[in-house]
Amino acid sequence: MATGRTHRPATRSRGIPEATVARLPLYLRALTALSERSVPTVSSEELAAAAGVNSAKLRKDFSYLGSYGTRGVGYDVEYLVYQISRELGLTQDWPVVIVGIGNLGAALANYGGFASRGFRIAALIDADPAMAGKPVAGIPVQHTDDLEKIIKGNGVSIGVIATPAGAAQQVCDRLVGAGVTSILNFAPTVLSVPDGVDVRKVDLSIELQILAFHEQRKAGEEALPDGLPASAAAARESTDKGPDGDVPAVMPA
Amino acid sequence: MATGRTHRPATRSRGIPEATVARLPLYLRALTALSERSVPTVSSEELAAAAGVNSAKLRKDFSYLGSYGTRGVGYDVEYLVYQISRELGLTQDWPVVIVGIGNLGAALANYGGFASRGFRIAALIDADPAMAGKPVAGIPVQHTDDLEKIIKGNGVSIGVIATPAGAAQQVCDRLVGAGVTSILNFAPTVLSVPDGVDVRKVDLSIELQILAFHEQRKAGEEALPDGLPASAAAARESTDKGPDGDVPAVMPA
DNA sequence: CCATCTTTGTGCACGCGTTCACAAAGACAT
DNA sequence: ATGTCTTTGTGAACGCGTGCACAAAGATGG
Repeated sequence: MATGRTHRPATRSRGIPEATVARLPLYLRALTALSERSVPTVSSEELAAAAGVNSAKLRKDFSYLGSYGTRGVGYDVEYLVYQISRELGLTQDWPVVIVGIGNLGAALANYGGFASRGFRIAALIDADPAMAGKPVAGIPVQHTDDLEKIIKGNGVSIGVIATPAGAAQQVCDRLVGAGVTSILNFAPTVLSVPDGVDVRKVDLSIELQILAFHEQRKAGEEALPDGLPASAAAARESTDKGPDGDVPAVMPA
Repeated sequence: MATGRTHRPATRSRGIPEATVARLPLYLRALTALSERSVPTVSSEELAAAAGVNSAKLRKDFSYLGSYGTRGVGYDVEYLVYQISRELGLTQDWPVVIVGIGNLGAALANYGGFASRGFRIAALIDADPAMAGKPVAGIPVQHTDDLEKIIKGNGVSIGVIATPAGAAQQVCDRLVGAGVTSILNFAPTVLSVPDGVDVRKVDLSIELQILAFHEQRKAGEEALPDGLPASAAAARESTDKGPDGDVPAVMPA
């Protein structure tokens, strides 16, 4: 998972668990694909396979939404697409601004996934005066000076931050000040926001580091006899200063 | 959180909880910033604030690594940077290939966060023959035909997929076939991989949909009298066919 | 050497999320 | 109408993650 909720630690929104909310888009995507192939109904088993989750989990997730689905048959695809869309708030469209039109910002602007599902790019904003007026993905870039005017004028409540880390908090503050209450942050920084504002972060570097951890672990186990990586771990734990392995434990203090 | 582990449901790797592993990069970033300011030691309280987490959680996380830290003083910054780097496997460098050099792939290639922390872009790969040889971020793009050769020749074990959704599974299969065991997937698809291969996914569209859900909920609560959103929920739940609200419940079957 | 003060490391309890396993519900055939 | 068969919806148990609260450890000053 490339993201982590920052705010709102464990608030079950209207009785729907956060973990379930995070999976709804996954189901929606699978259902949309089925819909395009004109498949009328689908069982929890099939849909779960398509979404890459356990079928029991999927049924429980749906049970939070209501009792859609027919026993012995499955779920009506079109009906479920509609219900999930409504639950996620995708029946209305959400104007979104992207701040920071560098490589990543431009990539996001060109990303088709936005428009396809209820999201509309209301504006692209950058601090570089040279960018102003230049069209990216068919939309002219506007200058940061007009940020507040743009947000308020378009009733934007969702902002995407794709600036360098150093500018992120400042941009965030201005967005929030202008009325934005949901932020998707691509800058590698911890943003601090007032209560009531949701922040989700996407961090490429963190994802890679997590993969590296598991990769290293795989490589380590491979080198061992096989089947009992516990021996090495036990040997390490027998020392009383924690798992240092073969590393010189020079504590520079 | 923009990502979710697909494989390896809850395997505590070498005793370190997955949730802790996911936070280590966060701590590392904060520590690196302190290190650059030549701060010698830091307390769990300060570091936790910088990383945006609870200080008790941070201390517990570190306790899984060992008993670094000095009571009454705090943690030695340099030492901790080294220990976490080692734990994450960042003391070696990891060659990475990026497949799919469109807007997003190019943005990733240009992203500084890669090189700065143990990751080296070994190759850029694209299926478009017109891209072949063209330099992106100073690295010439190579054609998909040579994918296996590139992977094996460079000992690559981490692959990044930035292709359109339709090509992702096929690319994934070829990467895995050539020896890649960790994949970071930006394509909006569920990848299926054999056991032993880790997949993490980053999906912009999903993140936005989760934000939209919370945004909708905020807007809904705002419209209510104040303080008792339970009334509306109760009214809905009083019907026996689940929460449909004011929506025409046409069940197309 | 002793007292005090700061900060770590962790035992414990609690809540969320996952999974199993099964009863209830409906479709369908006879 | 009745029985059979499929698939949903959910009660219950379990495990992981979080946060509180405190005892242990060490630094520091007298």
